[in-house]
Amino acid sequence: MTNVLKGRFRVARKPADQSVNRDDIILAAAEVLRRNGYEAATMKDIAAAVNLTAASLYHHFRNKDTLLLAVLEAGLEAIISLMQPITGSRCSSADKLRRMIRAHIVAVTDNTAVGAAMVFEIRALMNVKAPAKTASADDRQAYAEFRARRDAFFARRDQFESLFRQVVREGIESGEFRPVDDGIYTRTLLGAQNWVGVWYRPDGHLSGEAIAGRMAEILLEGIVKS
Amino acid sequence: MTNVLKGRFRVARKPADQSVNRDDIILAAAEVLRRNGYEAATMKDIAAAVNLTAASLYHHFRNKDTLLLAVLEAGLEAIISLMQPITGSRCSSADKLRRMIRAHIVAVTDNTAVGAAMVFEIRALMNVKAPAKTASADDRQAYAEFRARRDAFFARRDQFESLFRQVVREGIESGEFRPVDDGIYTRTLLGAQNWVGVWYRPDGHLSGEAIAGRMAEILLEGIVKS
DNA sequence: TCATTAATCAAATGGTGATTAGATTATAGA
DNA sequence: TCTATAATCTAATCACCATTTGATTAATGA
Repeated sequence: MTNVLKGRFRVARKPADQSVNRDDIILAAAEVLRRNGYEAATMKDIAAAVNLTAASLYHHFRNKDTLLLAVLEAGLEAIISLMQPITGSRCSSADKLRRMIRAHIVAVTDNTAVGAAMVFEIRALMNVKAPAKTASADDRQAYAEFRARRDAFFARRDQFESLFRQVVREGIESGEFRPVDDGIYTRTLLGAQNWVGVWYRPDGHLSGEAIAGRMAEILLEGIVKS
Repeated sequence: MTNVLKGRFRVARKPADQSVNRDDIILAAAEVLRRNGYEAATMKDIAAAVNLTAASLYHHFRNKDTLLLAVLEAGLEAIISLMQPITGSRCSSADKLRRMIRAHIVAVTDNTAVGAAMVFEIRALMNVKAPAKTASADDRQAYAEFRARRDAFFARRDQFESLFRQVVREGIESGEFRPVDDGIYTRTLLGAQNWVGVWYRPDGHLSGEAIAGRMAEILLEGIVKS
């Protein structure tokens, strides 16, 4: 019920005459990104979503690239924080995996904007280009910092994926799971789960919870010994 | 072994002093799209990939949107044509489904560019905006045609997805498959299969065939009665 | 109340990129 | 060889957009 992706931010719309903060912008940006994609989304679009002008965004983020990175970082950390209590728990691999799958899917359906960004905007993040050699020292410094943060983001994303892989391996080693290719199985999971963000509609006939339950069951059948 | 997506086009690079054709451009455009995404890909980039200037592309395609549509249409038709012999065959639902899954995955790994476009550029296709009211009658006519073709594309894509869904339903009705939610199961398949285009690397340690085989096995376990 | 800093805005700036206009060259038939 | 058409090019055009500059306003601590 509680939306974890959103949960990290102030949920209530603040009075129009108050200033917005970083997190408001991140959330609004995710929404604009989902609709238009990073390249097509303009700073003006994003600003308008929080009743600001484009120029004002630069008070909160150095540039468009950094804003994108902030959106992705927030989304990733939110999801990882959901996984940790599960991977740390003391239950069967099948139970762990089931709970992880469900948590991921529910997170995606609860905040489709951030979920979609994590799928569709990674490429834009990778393609951010270095400033021209003629750029100011300031800009080059900023780019160096950006790159460091981006690298950290990718490392973190790999960690996230290996949380799933770890559980799969454990289950195979303990004999609880069939001896499938753990890399392939993990990517099967992630693909199916990420894809939910593409087709899920909040007004559809199945809730995020319902989808999560059914999909987890199907995916588990693919690996649990019967 | 034969690459079906590419198979529709002339494979061999033509001598540099010959003129390019529509299909050469479509294939090159898919590659540029995979790297940069539609919005970031410039007509100049695409033209350069076939040794032309941007202006020359307009001899072959009315505009950038139409080129995008052409890429997606070609990819979709290629994949659908792979499915038809399978769905029409007389074998068990499990065999049909296995062959369809494998065919789809191999098609994606054989031409990752087109496969990725089918996943990542649909949004760009949806977001193509109408010409201004001040636009020429010619432009408005062109837009009307574009919309019709685009609608047809989406209908065709839905047909493609229902090929899978149909087989799943058949198998459930015949009792060959467990009675899972066919909508969820189908989307689980498609998500996992599409996702292969995101992580597959031709120089990785598993061939497209190998991936297809393993993933099909895992996905079938999720539904076949044991 | 005053000074400082945080947030915001309006109005440039500088580039880029899709598209068009107006040639030019190549080729295929007559 | 001559002509029409296809394919290509160079050089505009015209918008749009990220980012900067230089104010202006609001809130906070002294």
